[in-house]
Amino acid sequence: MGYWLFKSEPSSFSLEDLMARGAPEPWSGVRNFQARNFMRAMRPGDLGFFYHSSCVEPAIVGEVEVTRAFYPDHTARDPDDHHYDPRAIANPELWSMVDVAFRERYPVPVTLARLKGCPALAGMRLLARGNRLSVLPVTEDEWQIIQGLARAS
DNA sequence: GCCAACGTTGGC
DNA sequence: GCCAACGTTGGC
Repeated sequence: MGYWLFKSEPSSFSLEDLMARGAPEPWSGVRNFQARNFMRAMRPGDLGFFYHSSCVEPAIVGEVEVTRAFYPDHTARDPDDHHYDPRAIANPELWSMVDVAFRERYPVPVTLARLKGCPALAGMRLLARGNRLSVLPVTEDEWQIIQGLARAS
């Protein structure tokens, strides 16, 4: 089983939005090759943290589950879409997405400050200098530790 | 709003 | 293949 972290600005799409949807949602709009390749490595049943970025209190706010392996991100071929990429017209497979379903919303979010303050998470990719990827792998150890933090809140 | 960090682009 | 310029991300 794989563990991941999905990053989103809550002003555009939040965990609450996903929860309200009540159904799996495509994680579309990723236009970075590293992040795309991480999604291509995902399998149904994999779990992910949902991270709110660029907001008052950046934090892991809950969990999602990958419900569908990668398939073409059709929004790349939509000229009206904010993430339109003309290269995808000739190459529909260029960009990929997976489906994610709501799993859990933590009663108390695990804030970025809290993650940074946890020595055992020093190697976490989310905390790496200059990290900007919207999809990241999480190790099983990190997964367990952060779940522990969420429960200890 | 600032700025550091990074990926991508394009000229050469 | 190098590298400067540019756009974007994201914490603060």
